Amino acid sequence: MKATLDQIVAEARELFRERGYAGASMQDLADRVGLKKPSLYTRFPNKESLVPEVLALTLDETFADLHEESCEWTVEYEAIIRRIATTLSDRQRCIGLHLAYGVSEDTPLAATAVRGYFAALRDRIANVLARGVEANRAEDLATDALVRLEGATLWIITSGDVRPMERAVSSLIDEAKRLAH
Amino acid sequence: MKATLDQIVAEARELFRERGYAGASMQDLADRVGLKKPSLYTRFPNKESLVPEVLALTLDETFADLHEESCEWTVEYEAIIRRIATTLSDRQRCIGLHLAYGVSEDTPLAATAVRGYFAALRDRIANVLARGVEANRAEDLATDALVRLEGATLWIITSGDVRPMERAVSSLIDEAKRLAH
DNA sequence: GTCTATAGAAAGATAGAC
DNA sequence: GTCTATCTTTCTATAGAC
Repeated sequence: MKATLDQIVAEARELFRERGYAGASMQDLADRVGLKKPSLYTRFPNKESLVPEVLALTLDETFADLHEESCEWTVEYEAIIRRIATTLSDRQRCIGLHLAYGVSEDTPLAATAVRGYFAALRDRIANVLARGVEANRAEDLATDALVRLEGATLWIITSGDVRPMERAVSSLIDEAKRLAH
Repeated sequence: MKATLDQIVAEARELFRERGYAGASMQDLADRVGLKKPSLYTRFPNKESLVPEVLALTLDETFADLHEESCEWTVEYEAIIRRIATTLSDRQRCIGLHLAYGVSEDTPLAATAVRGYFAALRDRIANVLARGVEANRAEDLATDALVRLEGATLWIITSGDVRPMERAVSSLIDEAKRLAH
């Protein structure tokens, strides 16, 4: 199988997304990537160290091919909101939210990574909004947009219903267009 | 100590809220209520059976002293939205959301209980809204309100910032008042 | 009803052979 | 670099004394 680091991290992400931090085991991960448990520990010192890697990979993928400053800001805003919403709907649940709820003082490096993950998402959205509104307001609007999308995953999990996510996306985009006028 | 059933369930809720389903242990719970582990198993057949009890208690508390049909629907709507938001802000995180993310096919009774919990919350909000808008729309609006409040807990967890929750509450109440006119 | 004691499985992590 | 084997702890859950 010859699993690469990125493949292991991607599998770890799946595992964390499905079972959460506490519910995911190194044995499960080893099985999924076709390695024995001790071989995992040659690449990662412990389970907690997987969390920053998982979130960094996810950030990279989320921002891939999203060109900044290349068009009107409302178009770019719509693109990033839809990118996040589509990813959440496809995967059913948010790895970041699951980890945010799952890590604690016992896992400080993981907790720091989660904070950084959401701050990065917010900042990226805020940067787009700042082209149309004042900076402080852009940050608040970005935060509110993000938590709305995240909240909508709750309904996907509990009932499989993606319409709250779709309504959140529509509402956010409409609000942005209203701000632009 | 002589722990009552309700006290045990309340402690279990704290534990689930802090550590999630997988991260909470029966040993921890036993320690918190001053019993030995086998004594817990005389009251609850297994860990999963705690979940429906925890959510039922939480529903009861959420709806306590919220009188229905006693005033204008916008006032009642504001009361229930604020009740939910205040509870979430005080407790920092949502037990229901944590459990929604934490239970799976391995714990079908718990998963069913979580679905029922959020359906009950939505229905209660929808009932209020139905006094002002058409029934289908009331259900959608109730769902959207609920997921917005739940999503705002993410920012409380990751940064301790309750302002996204406060903005969500203001926005929801403003929207309701606009609908009432 | 609550306890001591323990079973049996699984967790995170490491030693050391190859 | 990957493995077998193992350590230590912790988990859910139960048997059985009092």
